[in-house]
Amino acid sequence: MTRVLVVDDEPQIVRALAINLKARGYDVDTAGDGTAALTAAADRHPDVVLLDLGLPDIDGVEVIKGLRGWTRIPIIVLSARHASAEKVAALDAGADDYVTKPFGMDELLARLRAAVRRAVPEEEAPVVVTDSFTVDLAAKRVSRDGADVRLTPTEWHLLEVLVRHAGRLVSQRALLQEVWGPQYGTETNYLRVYMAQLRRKLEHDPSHPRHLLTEPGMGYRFEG
Amino acid sequence: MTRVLVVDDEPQIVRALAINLKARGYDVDTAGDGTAALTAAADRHPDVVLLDLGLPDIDGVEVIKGLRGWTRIPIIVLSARHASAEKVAALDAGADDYVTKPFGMDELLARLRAAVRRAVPEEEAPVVVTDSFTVDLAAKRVSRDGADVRLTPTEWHLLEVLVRHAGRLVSQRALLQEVWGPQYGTETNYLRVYMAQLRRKLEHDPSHPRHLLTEPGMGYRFEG
DNA sequence: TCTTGATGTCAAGGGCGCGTCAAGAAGGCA
DNA sequence: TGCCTTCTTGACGCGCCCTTGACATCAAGA
Repeated sequence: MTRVLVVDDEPQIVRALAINLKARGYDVDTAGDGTAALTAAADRHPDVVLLDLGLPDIDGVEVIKGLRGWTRIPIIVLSARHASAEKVAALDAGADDYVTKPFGMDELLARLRAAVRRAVPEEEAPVVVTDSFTVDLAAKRVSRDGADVRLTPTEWHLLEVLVRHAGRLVSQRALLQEVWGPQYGTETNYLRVYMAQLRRKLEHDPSHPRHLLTEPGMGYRFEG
Repeated sequence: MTRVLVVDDEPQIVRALAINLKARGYDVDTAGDGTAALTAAADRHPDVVLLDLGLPDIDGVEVIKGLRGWTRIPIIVLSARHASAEKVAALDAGADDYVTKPFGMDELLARLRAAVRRAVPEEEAPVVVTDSFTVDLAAKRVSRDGADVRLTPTEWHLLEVLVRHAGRLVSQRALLQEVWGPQYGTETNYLRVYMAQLRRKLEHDPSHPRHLLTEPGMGYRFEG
């Protein structure tokens, strides 16, 4: 799913954008100022950023430069300023597109699709290796002893969340909400069933897991 | 030097753009209608296209589709039409940006720089070979046991997307949006029908595919 | 040793996603 | 206009995946 980071200091605009984007199947993160935007971008690795230029703390162009210091993800600027100089500055700082407010939602969504479409797929280190299995996050495939292991969608989703937080503890609540949806949070029996299945498919000794670890009372942890 | 193809049916606009671009060190080709634009693009291999939508012979969106059939060079649409639907149609057809007339030259140049900057260096399309069929992405042809296989446009498009992501899983949503358009995403029955047709035409044993694989609940994968 | 709460294991059913087939609709071409 | 190809849509059955409940196991504390 495409992840969008919406940056604007006006909550109602953020809310309106978030609702529209989620309705179209996008995954939405939000930030209310430049600092939060830079943190969220580093944290959540969005696929595209919608950036308002008029932020309370940092100038929007500086946010663009900050992002461009380490990533080439598409940045679409939203701004009430029509001045040519503003547009040139933002585009030359590294923005991909510049949309002036007020804008039509249809047009914005089309520009968003265009930006995502031409984006170079981010190739981070998507392959995680342990001594008993290998997880390729980009290709969505898991292999063990050279042979591919078939995972069901839920099994894969759960494994993916754990691997993306490799080494860190992920609470049961966080796992449930990420994999099953925000309205879940207490159905820990799901986790028990699926963790057992993952261990059976991936661990050499499923009853003494070395990579898919339980932290009793807290959650689970993937150890590389 | 960056080569720009300017397409517009009004000579004075072409001239004004050409002068400005040449003054900035761009190499400029021009075309006055859609046919000439397609020919010039194939002939001269520009690095970016400035395309007016209101051409006398072919609809601008058709020109975009024609170009996108074989190249991903940036296309910036220039148009007097402000209607949202026009913009959406052009962007979804494959345009990278949409600038409404009248536009500021500074802004256009900035958008031009942005488009060129993020352009992916053109890589030639390779030939993908499996033990039962061969896909030539550049020539848009598929052969099996030495003989060409006829694919319908949709079949080809679907196969192309899968082959370009060889080895990686492509989600049903991504496939639908890429082949049928961004407003699709849930019509998985299309995928079932067309995957079955591709398998029937390309796989030795269509009911046990070895290259066009289903990942239940997640998507499809082409395996070389 | 017993109790308690949390985790691991197993099996069964119901639902739904997928493959398959075929007919109707739409579009291109003579 | 009429034919042919291609795309869309519906129906159906099979198999698999998710869910759920029951029970076993384990660790910690009294």
